[in-house]
Amino acid sequence: MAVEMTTRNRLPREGAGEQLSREQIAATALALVDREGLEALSMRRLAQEMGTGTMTLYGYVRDKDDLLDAVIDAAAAESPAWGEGDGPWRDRLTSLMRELRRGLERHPALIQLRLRRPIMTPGALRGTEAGLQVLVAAGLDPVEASRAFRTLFLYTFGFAAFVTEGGREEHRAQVRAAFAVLPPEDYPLLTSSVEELADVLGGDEQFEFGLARVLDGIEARLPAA
Amino acid sequence: MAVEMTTRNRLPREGAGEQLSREQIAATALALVDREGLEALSMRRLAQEMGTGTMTLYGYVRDKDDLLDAVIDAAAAESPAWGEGDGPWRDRLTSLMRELRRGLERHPALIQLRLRRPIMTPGALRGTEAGLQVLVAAGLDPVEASRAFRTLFLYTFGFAAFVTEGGREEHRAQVRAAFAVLPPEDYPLLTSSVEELADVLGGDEQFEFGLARVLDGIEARLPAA
DNA sequence: ACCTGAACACCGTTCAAGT
DNA sequence: ACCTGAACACCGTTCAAGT
Repeated sequence: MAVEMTTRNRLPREGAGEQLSREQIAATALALVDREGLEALSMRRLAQEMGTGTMTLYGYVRDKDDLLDAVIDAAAAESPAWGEGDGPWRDRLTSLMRELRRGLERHPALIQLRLRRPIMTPGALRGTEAGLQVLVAAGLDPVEASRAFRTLFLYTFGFAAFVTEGGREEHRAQVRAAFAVLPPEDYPLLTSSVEELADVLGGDEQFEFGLARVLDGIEARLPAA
Repeated sequence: MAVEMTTRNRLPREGAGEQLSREQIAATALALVDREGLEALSMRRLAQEMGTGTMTLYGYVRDKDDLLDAVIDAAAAESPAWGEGDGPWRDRLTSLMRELRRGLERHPALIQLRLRRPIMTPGALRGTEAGLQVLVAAGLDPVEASRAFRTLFLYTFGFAAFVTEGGREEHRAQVRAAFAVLPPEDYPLLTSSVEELADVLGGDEQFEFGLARVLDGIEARLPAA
């Protein structure tokens, strides 16, 4: 009985088999961040969420920076098997970039973190290796292939990073408000097609358009087939 | 004498003519952020820096969010006269994007803020208007022009956002360390040319390569000249 | 050994009081 | 009217004590 109580007190609230671990802490933190945003993640709040004392977390995580690294790794581990299958180089890179976009948009709050802490784990680099192989098979040398892949990556990352917050309608309202104060004589194009432009900035269509342009630019560098 | 003391106490430490103002607060905050990074900027620290009480700042700024907006505006106001001159469409867009990159890299700590708070002030939109005009003059309709401009913008922004922290050599060391643990049989390309690849990710050469690819992709959409 | 409360040095912001 | 100290509800992390 005494043993049972001690045991129950030592474990997180969820019950029997659960052990506190770095992975479990990261998973809980990731869920919290998805639910309430990055600014909701604090050591104190997370500990409370897990039913432990704040300082207990420091047994599994060096400091908050280390926690954030663990969260990013946890999110990266969800990615699908990147770059499977074969087919024309262009189709393969298109789906690789769509998968990258989806992976980034699954946890929008993490995008700003990934900018400062690029993930270079083997898992995350599988996509890079796959992309390089496709480009080399298409005829580029390794250095140019990695420059080309980097271009695709930066476009996709930039796209995902700019989309994360606020709904579509809120965004349109912002654009409309900003354009309304522009003097038409100095801004003839922006003021002449406000409604069309407000729609252009995000969305699948913009993503696919830009991706296709970058691929066209890469295609022009391939040796003639 | 009594008056003089009151006056001296009310003014910031620098002396006679200086009035506290939103602009001055933003400028001081920007300097602080440039010097010590975004996380060094707190209301308390900034007030101390300016020689006033913390709460005095709230007379000029609604809250910290509003302060950050003011800082972003201050940084944006430094931008040069965008898109001046004429010449071939490609040259004009190239220098527009180089200027955008320089503007972003002048205050690296602000890039993450700009992702969440896109600047849509008239000043910031001058570059967009100029870019659209160039593309429309080259033969695109306004919607496709803005999609194309957005593509250039996202690539450039993505490039700048990924560069901000850590020196070049530190970055190379990170890449080397990450690649060293990859099993060569699964990562033949990444492991075969580590040194070359470590250099590829950033730098002027990568920026210019990617920019040229995007422009090539846009060029392919122009009506035959 | 493992866990954790108290304490320290910070935050942003409200509120009431100071001049 | 303009400014601001004290207070409140938060932070991350150190340290010493609890089991």
